[in-house]
Amino acid sequence: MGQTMHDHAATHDHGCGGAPEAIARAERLCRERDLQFTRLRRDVLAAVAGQTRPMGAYDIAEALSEPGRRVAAVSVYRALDFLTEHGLVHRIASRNAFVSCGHSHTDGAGLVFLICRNCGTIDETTSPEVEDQLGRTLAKAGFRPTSRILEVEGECGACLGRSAEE
Amino acid sequence: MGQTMHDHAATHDHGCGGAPEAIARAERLCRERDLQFTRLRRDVLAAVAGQTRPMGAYDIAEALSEPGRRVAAVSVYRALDFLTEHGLVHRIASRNAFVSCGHSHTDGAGLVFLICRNCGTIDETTSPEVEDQLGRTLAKAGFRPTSRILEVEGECGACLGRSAEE
DNA sequence: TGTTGGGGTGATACACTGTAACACTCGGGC
DNA sequence: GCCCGAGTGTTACAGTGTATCACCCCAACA
Repeated sequence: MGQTMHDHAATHDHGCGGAPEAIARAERLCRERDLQFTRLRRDVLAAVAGQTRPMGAYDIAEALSEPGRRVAAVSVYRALDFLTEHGLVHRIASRNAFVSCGHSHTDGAGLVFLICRNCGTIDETTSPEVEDQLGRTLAKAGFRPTSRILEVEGECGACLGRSAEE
Repeated sequence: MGQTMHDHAATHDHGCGGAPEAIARAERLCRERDLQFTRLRRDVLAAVAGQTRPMGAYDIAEALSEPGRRVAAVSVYRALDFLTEHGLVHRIASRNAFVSCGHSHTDGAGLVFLICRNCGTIDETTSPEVEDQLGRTLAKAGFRPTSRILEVEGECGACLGRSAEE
């Protein structure tokens, strides 16, 4: 995708292993739940999973379009709706963009997104401790949560190391 | 403004005390830091602080416009940039909307937004414990944070109580 | 007094993000 | 064959945010 500068993506890899693994996982999940893993959904997932940086819906549409096939943004949104609904991709609210999910995904709880403001990559971790404390805080406030987003912006370890060695 | 259905806002009030307090705080802060608290900025802050629900930039523009004065969204965005930069209002990323800050604001750390999916009000709390655990998690990941957003959607205490008594 | 320069604002235009509505296809069941 | 539902294509549009330029005001300063 006409992109330089993320050769280190292979070293990073946040546990997802890239597009093939993500697709295999999705196929399995759709079989289990009797869902349709159509070509469009597969292609959208592949496009997102092939990047460590978040992709906008229109980026995806453009990436999938080629002479002979024009993928409209609407279709991409529908596919993304499906994929997010089943936890295969996540929406990054602070960027209006999407990343493929790295975890074998127990239940979507306690997710933390680490967004590097330098290289743009997004890492995904979970923290039961944070989740635990947050649950306590919410209970104290008398608030019953249904979903939560936790996104941190800053500098990732790779970029910190790179700037330190200069 | 021109809004029904939030009569309970007075009972809620999340510690901010409404628009007058928010404006007094802003005036003080701007004096201290030698910043200009212009009419537009004051009006935008007043509009946002007068609501417990988040307002979109275009809502604000419309609320401030009247025969004889037309406030363009662009101007609102500029005022909002100023206000968020100095911690007087916060952006709710999951809603593309803005709320006035309720805290006398030490440093913007550890903020948690509680968004009620029923009544739409937004409460704001801080949790040092969550903050602490999150800091630990980030350190473990080798990530240096510069900003973070933590937004929880669910049902607020008031709505839970109201639905329970039926 | 004039003028110069910067911050704030107004206005228009535009890019990006997301949704509504409707038509079409395709496959399965009757 | 017909119907029906899910998925997709297409167009149009609403909502969100930014770029750009012109203007005003006011303070600084010659």
